[in-house]
Amino acid sequence: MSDSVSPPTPPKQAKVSTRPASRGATLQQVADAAGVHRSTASRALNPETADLISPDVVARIAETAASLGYRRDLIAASLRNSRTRLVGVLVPDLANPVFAPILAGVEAALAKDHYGVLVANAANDVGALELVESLVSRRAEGLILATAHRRDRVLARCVELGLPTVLVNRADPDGRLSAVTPDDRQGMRLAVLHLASLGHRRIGHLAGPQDVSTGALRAEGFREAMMEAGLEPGPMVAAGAYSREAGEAAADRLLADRSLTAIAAANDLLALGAMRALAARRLRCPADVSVTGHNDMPLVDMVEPPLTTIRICHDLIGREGARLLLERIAQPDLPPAQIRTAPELILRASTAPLRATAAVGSRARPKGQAFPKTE
Amino acid sequence: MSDSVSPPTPPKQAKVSTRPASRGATLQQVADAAGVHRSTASRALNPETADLISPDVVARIAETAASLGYRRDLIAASLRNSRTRLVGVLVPDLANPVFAPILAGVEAALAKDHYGVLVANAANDVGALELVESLVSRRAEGLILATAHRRDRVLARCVELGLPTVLVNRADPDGRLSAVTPDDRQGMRLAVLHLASLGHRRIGHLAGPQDVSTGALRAEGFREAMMEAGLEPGPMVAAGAYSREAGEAAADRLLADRSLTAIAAANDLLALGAMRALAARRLRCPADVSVTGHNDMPLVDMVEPPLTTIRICHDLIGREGARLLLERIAQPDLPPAQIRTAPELILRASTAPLRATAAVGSRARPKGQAFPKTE
DNA sequence: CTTGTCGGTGCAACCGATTGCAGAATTCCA
DNA sequence: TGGAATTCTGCAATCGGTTGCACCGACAAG
Repeated sequence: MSDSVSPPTPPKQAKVSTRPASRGATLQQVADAAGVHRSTASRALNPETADLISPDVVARIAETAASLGYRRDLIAASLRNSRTRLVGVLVPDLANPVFAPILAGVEAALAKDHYGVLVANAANDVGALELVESLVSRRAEGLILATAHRRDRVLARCVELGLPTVLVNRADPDGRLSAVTPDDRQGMRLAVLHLASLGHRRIGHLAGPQDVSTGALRAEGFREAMMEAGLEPGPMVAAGAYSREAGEAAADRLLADRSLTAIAAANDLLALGAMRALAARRLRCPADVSVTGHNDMPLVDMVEPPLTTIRICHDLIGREGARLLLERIAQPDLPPAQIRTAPELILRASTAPLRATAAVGSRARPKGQAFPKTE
Repeated sequence: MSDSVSPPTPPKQAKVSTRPASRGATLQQVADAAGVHRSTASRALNPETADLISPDVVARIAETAASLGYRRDLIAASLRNSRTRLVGVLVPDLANPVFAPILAGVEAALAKDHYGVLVANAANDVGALELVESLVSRRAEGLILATAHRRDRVLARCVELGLPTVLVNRADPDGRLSAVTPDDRQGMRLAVLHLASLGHRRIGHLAGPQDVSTGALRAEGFREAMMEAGLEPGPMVAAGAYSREAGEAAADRLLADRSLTAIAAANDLLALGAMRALAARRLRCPADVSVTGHNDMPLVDMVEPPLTTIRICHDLIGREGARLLLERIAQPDLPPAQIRTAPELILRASTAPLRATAAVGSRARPKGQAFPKTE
């Protein structure tokens, strides 16, 4: 009868067993067993300070520690010197496949320096604020935010706290915080120039939510690239969210302009939604309308037709973000840095040359309305 | 080059700024400001003990705390009472889209109880062991493992440590630990019976790695379901990994048996690989060979043909795993529990009725070898 | 033989909150 | 009015390492 507890099982919830499970020996115990003071043991066991202690003593202590199964208690250590080696990662939607590789990159980069990663799913804005507070409570040394809405109380709070913070995938409109983002303008430029080079002239933009930086920047990139290509910027419709459903709805509005022969979507899911909208209108992709996506999500090479898209190396973004953050933690006074990762055009089968005979020609012009204004 | 990187950049690594950034007030400061002892402040600020203190004092302290921006230091609190409210989640491959929803489920369930989630990516077995140690160092109260190979030193270590641990997505062969898994046998049964109901009789199994429980159980499920359907179990080939490439290679071997009219894959990626292998052999899916997957990964409804598969609610698995873990943390002596989540057949277009005239009939029988033995 | 240096250890004060116990203040009951 | 029962609050130990400083012995230089 090691413990008498149990039978009553009080309020079903709390009441953790009293003994702390099999926690190994404490430093004091190791020190006692080795016949030294615990401060000596502490120094001996820390590689950075081990050279202060004579080698034989270090060896003896190390041995004792091993035989006792000693494990440094990071909680206690963190309390004393404020280094928790913990960073928080805030993500708006963990289930979104974009964030998995980012998280993986972050984790990989941080693990090298023995940092721990505390993830939190920030469904909404206020939730995110609370999460930030809780991370601060845990003394996270820094934050990686994948959640930045354009004007964001979370960002404000982070700068207010002076907490080293790095944005990934989305930029800080005010430039107060470091960020690692795909080069959104350039990505959209690649897509538009590709479509233009295929002969398309009436290109529509299926934009993302305009209150997040990717949505806004890609829209800008679209306009600029159209100018660069000497084309009149086509209609633009912003989807309410980065989802297939929102994409389908927005694409449907876009397609009210029957002159379009290509759609550059701000995101793969939107592009897939657009394909649905096309199918619903009995339009073929790419025969009637070419479609480009953005992100190169897993599996978009397996859809029909395989999606031409802009690849963004999310893994790299996460990794770079982590690197930036570690720099900022080490030197908090470093000015914010912006890193853009280069996008890459991935050619697949959802885009095709404009067929002079087909597309516009073969399809009845909408009655009357020549250039339906959208956006 | 918006950042100058700062000339000196000492040893690139350490040298943390001395001041602890803008950490809020300490409990002592709040107490002083409110004119009470810090123990009183502590009790007043803790909902559980606030009723020990007279209401007016509680109010005064709460007010003072708010105005000083006090935030409880969980590190210090954890040191004193051993509750860190932290659990570790070990994942073999964060970038794998299966784990994102699991993680999301875990996070959601734990966040409700104000638990933090420490994620770690355990690329290999030894790495995983180290990660476990580091999580213990951080005093994680429990572990969720998505990584269990069949015989696993990590599992052994967890039971040895007496650390509350729950497996998700994979079971413990020895049943020492709680686990939440999809009902793999049943899932494969659904797939096989579906194929059988379409008239298929020669069905091959594109199995997963046999050293993980999903791979083994689904293979068993396949055999059993074939028996149940009154069919002679077809050839089985195990892929070396759950990847499209491995799936393609294994499927290619499977297809050496030209009599097959259907393939039940242990995983969606394997199924997609199989589709490639079919395409390479100029076989049509589903006209010539039906294919089923497993998992219902995102986007497999958009591939061509849309994949008929078995849906597994990974979100739920994560959620249940977290629930189980919290129970085990609260009552460490609870016996291990096994939960199976029900799979669901998702009908799409990669399976079709066996055409009496087509398939087998239309294709030349392989020279001589009637039933090539594989696996 | 004295003083200075230096390598190696021990001492003790932290870090910031929690909590058993005791004491003070107040109330209650006789 | 005395004594007991309540309340409320303060005291101080504690969690487990870390680290500035002091101390001690030994050895070198003067």
